[in-house]
Amino acid sequence: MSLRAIKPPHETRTRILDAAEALFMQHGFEGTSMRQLTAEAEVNLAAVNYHFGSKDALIEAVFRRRLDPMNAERIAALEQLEKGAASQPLAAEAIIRAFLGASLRMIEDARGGGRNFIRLLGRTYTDPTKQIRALIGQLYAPAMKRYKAAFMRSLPELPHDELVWRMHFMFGTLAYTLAATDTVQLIAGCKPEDRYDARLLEDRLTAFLAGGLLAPLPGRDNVRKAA
Amino acid sequence: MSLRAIKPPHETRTRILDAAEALFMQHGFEGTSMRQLTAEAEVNLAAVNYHFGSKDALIEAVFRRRLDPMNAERIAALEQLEKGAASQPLAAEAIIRAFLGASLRMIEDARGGGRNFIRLLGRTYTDPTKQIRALIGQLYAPAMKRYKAAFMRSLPELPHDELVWRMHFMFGTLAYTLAATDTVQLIAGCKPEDRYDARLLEDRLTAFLAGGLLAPLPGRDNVRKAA
DNA sequence: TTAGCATTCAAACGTTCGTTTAACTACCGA
DNA sequence: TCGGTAGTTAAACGAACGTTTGAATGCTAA
Repeated sequence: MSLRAIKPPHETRTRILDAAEALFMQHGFEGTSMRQLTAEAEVNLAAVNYHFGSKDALIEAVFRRRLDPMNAERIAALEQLEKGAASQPLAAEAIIRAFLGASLRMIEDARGGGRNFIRLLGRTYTDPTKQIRALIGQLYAPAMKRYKAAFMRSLPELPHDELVWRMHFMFGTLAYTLAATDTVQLIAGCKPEDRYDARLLEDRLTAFLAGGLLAPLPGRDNVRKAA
Repeated sequence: MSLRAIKPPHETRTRILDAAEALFMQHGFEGTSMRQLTAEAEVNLAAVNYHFGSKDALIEAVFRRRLDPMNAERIAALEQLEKGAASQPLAAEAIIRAFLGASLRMIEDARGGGRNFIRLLGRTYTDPTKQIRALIGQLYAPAMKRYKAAFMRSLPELPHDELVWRMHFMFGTLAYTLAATDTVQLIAGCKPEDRYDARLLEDRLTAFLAGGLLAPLPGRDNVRKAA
């Protein structure tokens, strides 16, 4: 937590985080025991409590390690986009691509554990534990705010409520797509290797999400906040 | 297991299933202990093992109780739609509405536990346990097959791979939307009561999903990464 | 060398887990 | 009336859980 020595740069900590990432993805939080985890990381059983304090604190650390830089990258991508467009509103599709980029680039990093994390993240959006969802939400909030503002500038004619819902839908599509491991095969025989051609996936996701975001307003007679 | 008296027709079984549905939704499978569960159901601790055999078998029973009739309803809705249209291909939006209907009608059933189940179901699509995902997939398979065929007839120009992916995206959007409890508020201040106006939600979801399903194909004419 | 600190380690802590047992109750057909 | 079946009950089972302990280890600075 303080100034660190230069010698062994948190090797034990890192090994624990890597093992936790993989095992949490595979078996869930409660389904992964400290004994499994420390065995996989090849560290002592007490190491987790020594370095992180508790299992819950470890879970939080697993998310902070990746999510902070990922969302920073997301915001940076949006800012660069806005810089290039002067004060013109951006195309919705470009905003979508900027948002997807950070996740999809990470899913290509199979060796470094990025793919594990992304899948874990996709699952955790709907984790039953309120505490964990709150953490994820808190870590996402700044990026979410910026992107919402960008979409509002890009689509001034789309009612605010509708935008919020459509962002919700978009987020869900992404989360589910990232979390799913073999669900595609459920729908139809589909070569699962496709899923990791990130460029192709990005094109498909972007087309689908842009179609949904720009769809005509719902309802025959334009459902508004009638209530 | 035989003819039942008139008084308590599986009352214990039903109470266990109801309590399990609620607690699994709230705390997850591993996060719910048999002692919590039997206390909530006001039955003896041993009752679950007596009536279902094991906790895992109880989990399976929870899903079978609701999913079998729900998917039967889904298929029936599609068949009625096809009957009304003679041999004409259906409008994609009508197919989407038929698919959504079963889920959204159930989410309005708050008293009967349907809402609990639907949220639980949304979460379980991405459950880490392979066994559970396999069960869900197996229970969904027949309906999925029929709807895929209907979409193929409705959109003959859409390549097969693309359809599979877009159905995957649609399924993800629905699952996430149903599973989420307070995620909408994460994106923006939004009255959470809105979520349970099923008619409004159906209109919004249908518009979004139809927009995505019918979106222009990704690739050459649309891909122009402007750096 | 020695004192101080961060880290690792084997062992044990008390608790809770899912499941099993055997005794007990209520009811129905013979 | 009686025997058998279905269901309920309190108590206990061994195993696994997250966490804590106190001693041992290795390194750095004085």
